[in-house]
Amino acid sequence: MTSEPLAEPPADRPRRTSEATKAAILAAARARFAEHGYERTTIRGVAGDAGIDASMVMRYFGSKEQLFEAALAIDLKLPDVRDVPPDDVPALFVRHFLDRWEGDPTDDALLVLLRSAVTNDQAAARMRDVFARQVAPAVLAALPPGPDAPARAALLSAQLLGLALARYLLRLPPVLALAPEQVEELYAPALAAVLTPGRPL
Amino acid sequence: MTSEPLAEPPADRPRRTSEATKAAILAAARARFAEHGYERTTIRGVAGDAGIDASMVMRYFGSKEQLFEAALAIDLKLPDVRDVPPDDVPALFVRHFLDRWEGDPTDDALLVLLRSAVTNDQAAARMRDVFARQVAPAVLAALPPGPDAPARAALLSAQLLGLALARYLLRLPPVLALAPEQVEELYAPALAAVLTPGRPL
DNA sequence: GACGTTGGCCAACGAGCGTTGGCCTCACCG
DNA sequence: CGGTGAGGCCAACGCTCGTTGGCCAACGTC
Repeated sequence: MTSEPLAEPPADRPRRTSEATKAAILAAARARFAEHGYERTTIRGVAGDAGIDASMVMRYFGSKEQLFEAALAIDLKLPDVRDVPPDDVPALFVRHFLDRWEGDPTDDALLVLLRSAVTNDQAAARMRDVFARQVAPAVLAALPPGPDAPARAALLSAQLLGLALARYLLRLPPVLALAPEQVEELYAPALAAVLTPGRPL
Repeated sequence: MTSEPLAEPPADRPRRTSEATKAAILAAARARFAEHGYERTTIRGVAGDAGIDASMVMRYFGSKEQLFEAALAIDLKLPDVRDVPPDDVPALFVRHFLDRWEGDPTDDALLVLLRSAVTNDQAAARMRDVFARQVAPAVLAALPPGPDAPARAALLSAQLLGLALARYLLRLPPVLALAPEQVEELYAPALAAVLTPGRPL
C-alpha cells in the first residue's frame, strides 16, 4: 500500500521532454526550499513532487547544492522610480513587494532566499548580491546623493525584509490581519522616514 | 591521533556538579543554535563544546527538541516607557536592542530565536509568544490607544527584526558599517513614523 | 570498609540522507 | 527491422544523525 510501481501509466506519463522535467524539478524545489529551508528540504521530497525518482534530480542538477543555487535565481523586477514623485516612492515599494509576495506562489524565489539566507551562507551571500545589484541601485535613484545614502538604502531593505519576516515567516497575527492597503498605509511613512534625510519630525 | 581516551585527567576534571554540567550544555547549545539554527546543530557538537559525551545531553534534557525548548527561554527586559517623553521612545528602543544584540555573546537567546524561527515552527510559535507577552505590552504603553495600535506595535517589531536580520544574519555591508549611534540616528525616525498615527509628513 | 548514588563514557542501533551506477523501455531514425 | 539514445526506475553504498543501554569510577555515608 506504500506505492504501486507496477504497470501504472494508463495514459499519464506522456514521456516529458528533458526541459519540462527540469522545470518541474525546479518548481518543486523552489516550493520546498521556500517552505522548509535548505536543510529540511530533501532531494527525495522534491523528486516526489515532480513525479520522478531522486536520481533524476542528480542527473539534471548535479547535486543538492547546485539545485539550490539554481532555485535562488531571482529578479526582483524593481520599478524605475526616477520619474516617480518622491512622495509616492515609499508606497510604491511597499506595494511592489506585497504584490510579489502575495502573488504567484510558484514564483516564491524571494521567500526561498529569505528563509534560506538565515541559516545558509551561500544564500546569505546571494542575498547580499541581490541587494547590491538590484535593490541598492533602484533605491539610490530615489535618494538625494549623500554619504549616508547607501546606509539608507540598506535600512530600507531591512524594513522590507522585516515586513516579510513578520508577515510570511513568523506570521505575527496583527501583521497577518492587515489588508495590503493597510500595510501600505501604515508602513510607507516609515520607509519615507529612512529615505529622506533631515525630514522634520 | 584522533583522540586520547586513555588515562587523561591530569587534574582537569574536578567532577562537576550536575547543575554546572547542565548549564554548560545549555550555554553551548545556545551558541550553536544561534550560529547554525536548529537543523545544523548536532547533539554531538553541543556535547563536544560542553566537554562531555552526547549521551549526557540526552540524560539531562531528554531530547534535542527539549534542549532546544530550554535554549529558547528569553527575557527581553524591555524598558518601561510610560515615563519617557514620547519623542525619545523610538531611539530608546533602537538603542535597547542594539545593546542586547551587541552585548554579551553568551546571552544570544534572541538570535537563537530569530535564526530558528525562520525554519522551525516551534521557534516561530515561541517568537509570537514573546511578541504578545513582552513586546506588544511594552510598545502599547507608548502608543495612543486606537484600533490599529496592535498593528503598529507589530510593524515596529518587524522593523527591529529587519534590522537584526540585515545587520547580524545577512550582514549587509552598508548596515554593518554603521556605528550603533548612526543606526540609532537613521532608524529611530522610521520607528517614530510607525508609532505615531497621523504624524504629518 | 561496604555500598548506593552520581557523573560520565562507550558501543551500538535504526533511520534518513545525498549520491552512485546499472538496468529498463520506449520513440525515433536508418 | 535493427539499433541507438534519451527519459526514467531501482537498489544499494556510505555517512551522519538522534537515541539507547550497559558499564565504569569516584564520592559520601553508615
